[in-house]
Amino acid sequence: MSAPYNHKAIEQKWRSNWQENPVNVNDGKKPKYYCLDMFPYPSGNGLHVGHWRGYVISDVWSRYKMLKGYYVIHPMGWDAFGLPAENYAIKMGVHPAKSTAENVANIKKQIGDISAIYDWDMEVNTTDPAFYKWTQWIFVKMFKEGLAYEKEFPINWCPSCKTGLANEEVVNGCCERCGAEVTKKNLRQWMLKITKYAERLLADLDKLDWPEKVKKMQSDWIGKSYGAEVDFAVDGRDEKITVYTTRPDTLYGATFMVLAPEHALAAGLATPETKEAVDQYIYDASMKSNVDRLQDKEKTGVFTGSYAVNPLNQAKIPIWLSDYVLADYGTGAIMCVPAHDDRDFAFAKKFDIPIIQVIAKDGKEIEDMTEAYTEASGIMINSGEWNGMESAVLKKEAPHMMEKRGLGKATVNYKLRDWVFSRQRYWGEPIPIVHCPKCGNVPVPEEELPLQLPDVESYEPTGTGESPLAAIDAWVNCKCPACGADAKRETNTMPQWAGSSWYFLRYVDNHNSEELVSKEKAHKYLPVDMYIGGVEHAVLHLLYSRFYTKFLYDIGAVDFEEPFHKLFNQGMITGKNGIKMSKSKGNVVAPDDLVRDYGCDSLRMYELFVGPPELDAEWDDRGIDGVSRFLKRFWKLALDSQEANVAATPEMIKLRHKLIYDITQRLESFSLNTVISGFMEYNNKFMEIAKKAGGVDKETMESFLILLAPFAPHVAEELWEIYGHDASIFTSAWPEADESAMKDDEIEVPVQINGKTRAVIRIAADISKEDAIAAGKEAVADKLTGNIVKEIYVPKKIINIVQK
RNA sequence: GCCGCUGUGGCGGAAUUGGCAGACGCACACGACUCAAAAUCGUGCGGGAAACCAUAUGGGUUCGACUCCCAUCAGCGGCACCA
Repeated sequence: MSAPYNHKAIEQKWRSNWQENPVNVNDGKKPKYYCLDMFPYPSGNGLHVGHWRGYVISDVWSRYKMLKGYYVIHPMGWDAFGLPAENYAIKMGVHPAKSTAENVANIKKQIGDISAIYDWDMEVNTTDPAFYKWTQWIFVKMFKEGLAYEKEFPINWCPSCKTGLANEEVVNGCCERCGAEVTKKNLRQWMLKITKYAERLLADLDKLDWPEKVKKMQSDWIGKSYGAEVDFAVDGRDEKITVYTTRPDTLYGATFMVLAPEHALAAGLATPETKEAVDQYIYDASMKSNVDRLQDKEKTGVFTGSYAVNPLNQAKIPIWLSDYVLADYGTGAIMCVPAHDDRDFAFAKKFDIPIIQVIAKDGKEIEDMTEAYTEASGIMINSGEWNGMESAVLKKEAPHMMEKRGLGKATVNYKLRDWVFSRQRYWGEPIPIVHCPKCGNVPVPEEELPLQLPDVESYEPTGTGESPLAAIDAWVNCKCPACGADAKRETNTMPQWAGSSWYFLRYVDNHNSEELVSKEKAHKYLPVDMYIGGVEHAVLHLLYSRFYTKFLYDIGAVDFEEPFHKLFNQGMITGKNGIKMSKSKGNVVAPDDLVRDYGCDSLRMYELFVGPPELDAEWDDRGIDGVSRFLKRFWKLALDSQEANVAATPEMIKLRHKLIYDITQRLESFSLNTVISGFMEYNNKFMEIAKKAGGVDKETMESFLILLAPFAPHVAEELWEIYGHDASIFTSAWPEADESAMKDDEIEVPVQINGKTRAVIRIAADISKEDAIAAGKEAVADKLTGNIVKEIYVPKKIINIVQK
């Protein structure tokens, strides 16, 4: 008689057992494998089944690597500074330090239900002064290297979160966090010069084993383009205006020029007649929000009254101002070729500016142009000495030709902008800078770090552009570290991304008070081999982390340039009809009840069984019955087999090796959903065998247990013990399939006539082509007309007879 | 508008990468056990009476197409005046 599967008892038993005797230990001999989860921010809502999925995937992978002989670094921590934590605290009316600590405790307990092999000795928390000391230290280093600088300009401002935002945090003109429409606000800001790393961030994408989608998003975001800067003289003045263009081949077709309203020369180009209109336009543009500017596709503009001179043919072209030209890209000024650019075309049509075609389309000049011809392909026309050249060739050569003649130069531009790094909020790392009237900006000396975030009563954002810290005189007023004069502290804090940009380096040396991470440990345990998390951070956290790592490499703090070798993005778990789980929609499925009713092992397996791990999946509670039934049947098979104690038959041995082969293959290709269905399928086959033989041999069952262990660790461990082992199943080695033992002597092969299956025959696996076809023909003899055109035998796959 | 991904039974999905489409599950139906129900076990389960027809739609390549090519449609995601 076998005892029924009782998930509660065995899960409780092994959870405490593993706590006392950790299964993942560093013996100093095993190679390391670093498998990392994107660490969560401690939300008050707790975990739902969607969070589980990512953690289960990473734990299965970690346990698999463990069984493959690695010491697996699998840590967990808390991204606890920043807007989500602070907004939650404000809503609940408690201090963020308090609510954050509570939420961490709660989520940590929930994560415990997963029974993952997290090494809690490595835990980090971005709000811990011992941690953010190093977040601040990095900032000071960047400041000293000239990568952190102050600038006043109209930044993205979220009126609801009452803080400035980075470009990456603005999605469709709205705040990435709260969805409020982002406006502009002129503010003094700390910036990080991420643009200095644009080229390396782009080039090194090639080295990464990341989803193509994410690499593409990053390279699009960095947005490299090749072109030329061309100097245009202003007619009748000494000034010149430099424009940036990616289409220098069309230079003869330029019929006007447009400057961004914010361009330094914009106002000065006005004549007495146009001054009023020009000033008005510049003012209006400055008042427009990003959203207005984006939504209004209808072109607006004003003529300055001045003309620019085309350096090639000395043609005078009018200079306009328009807000479709961005001030902070290229030179903030463009030459406009309406014949070959959609935007210029729309502008020219609206303001009745001439259009000159300079590339023949299909070998012709178009009579009445109704749209721009934007392809760089065709023969040059109306272009002086360039006539007759191929546009694509000229596009590449023109910048160098201009350079030789001193009219311009070849340039490269990036869409990537510097990173707006200060936040006018309380809950973040204070920026460790002192403003001294004599010395200017002076960093807090490294030995005085961390600069602690002061405890305050009122931490709500002010909305004035000042941080709440600005109200604490005792904190703000200080002495200059350089000269000792009265000075004031910087009161802005860092964005949430500051801590998360480097936290993964800290896990392996989280108690080090002398260094961010020791050189020795960094070399030994870093970087991350596998990083698992959602795709939503493609151009945020994942870009910032790469930037930080490259910087730390440059100053010699680490000896690698890329933080994450392999990246896996798991799909989102949604509610019915693909609707994102959220409290407000009321469609959140919490794991707690499912763990109670079905057990951790069942939920772990179901999280994987719902679908391919990289795709989104709609959650349906009912499906969990399937994996639960599987575990019960497997449990019974294992116990029955132990009791029956049968000797291995050739059939069992063959099936065992096929099982090992299939599961390993699917696991290696990260097809985790089919690993689960594979378990079920093989379990069904073994149950059939057991019906006749009374059970399955010990070696086969033990192999099955090891394969199952990463997925259903408690069941596997308990049965392993019942099978008489003292040591944990996780000290075993992953079984190897012997392919020669998998071979079938006889195989089933379909016989087709004209590609349609008419019969299935059993033949010897090593049969000759002639014999196979003969056997096939015999099986479908009644359907053959005798008019055979072709006979095909693909060994072990198919026989196809083609007849007329 | 541009770029990318996806489209297979009532549902989630599988198909060794061009070789028997629908594995494995869910749901459902019937049967066994039970006084009964649950649980469990067994059988069936794309459509069609059949020939056959079926992998979003239309074409193509091939002995053979869910898989490759061309066009179209639908859904999701990214970017969006970056000159």
